[in-house]
Amino acid sequence: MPELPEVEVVRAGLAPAVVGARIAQVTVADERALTRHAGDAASFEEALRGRAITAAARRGKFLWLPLEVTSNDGHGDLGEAIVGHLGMSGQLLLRAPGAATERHERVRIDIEHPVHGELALVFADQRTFGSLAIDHLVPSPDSAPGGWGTDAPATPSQVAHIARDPLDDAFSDARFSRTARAKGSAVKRVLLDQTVVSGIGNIYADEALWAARIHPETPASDLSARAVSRLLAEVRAVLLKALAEGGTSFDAQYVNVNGQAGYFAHSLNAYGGGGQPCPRCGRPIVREQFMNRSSHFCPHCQRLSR
DNA sequence: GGCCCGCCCTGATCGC
DNA sequence: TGCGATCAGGGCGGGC
Repeated sequence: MPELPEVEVVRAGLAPAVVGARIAQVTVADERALTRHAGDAASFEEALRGRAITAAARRGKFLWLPLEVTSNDGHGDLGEAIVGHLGMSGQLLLRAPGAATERHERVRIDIEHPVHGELALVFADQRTFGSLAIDHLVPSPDSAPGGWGTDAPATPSQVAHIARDPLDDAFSDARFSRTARAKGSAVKRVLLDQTVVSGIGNIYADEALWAARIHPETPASDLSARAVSRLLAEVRAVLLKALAEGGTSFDAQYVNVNGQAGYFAHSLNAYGGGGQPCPRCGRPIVREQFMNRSSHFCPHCQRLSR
């Protein structure tokens, strides 16, 4: 499942091929990929034709490709961007021009790069939770760059409510600690709340909580400032390690822009390990239902205090 | 406004 | 062999 490390691998892979490229042709094969787009498929295709891509940016699990500002896009100096979310199974692939249709292909964007020549940027998505849209950019309230891969202090309007992620230079540990500890809900729920901290999904939430020895159901308000700080350090550690290993792939659902899987699945300590021995204490990892998902944790190392 | 539930969707896998 | 049930889960609308 694409969480921050997987999305960053995609962004970094895309950047050299798309920044500076001009869009030649757009083909929407399945309109369900445009659920976040305000117009129809024809308007999406038409609005992008001829536009140049100026960056490949990311905040949390959202990606966006800012477009060269034109005098007539109606959005002032900030302009517009193609904003994408991979959902559960979305892939952005770079292919040779005219390459065969991908399985679950939803949108194809043919681009022309001044150095790399013609390329096809293909959005494929099995479970159709992912989407692409054209959105206008809005200023970042804190005036810092909107995310990784851009210097502009702006994000697409659809991303404005998303918190900064823990790898972002402008992320405030103190603010996160204050916000989290003001919440009475379970700490895992807070980690998954993209308006509090972004980029963390079910896998890395379980991994960071295991590493910090915190039970996922612990009310966030019960955590000391020191515990929150330890948790944040483990969140960063697990995200950076996964990033270094190219992300987590269980099956063909997550791949980089060349269609290759990541290696981090081999490094998981808790996630998916229901019944397996805890790598720290040897007692069995437990899997429980949580928020209509699964939580994996070690009941011995991660105690729920009463 | 905070918090939580349930829905969206498809394909792999499992059990009968 | 075939078929139905189950599971994966991020984001958001809506209800309390």
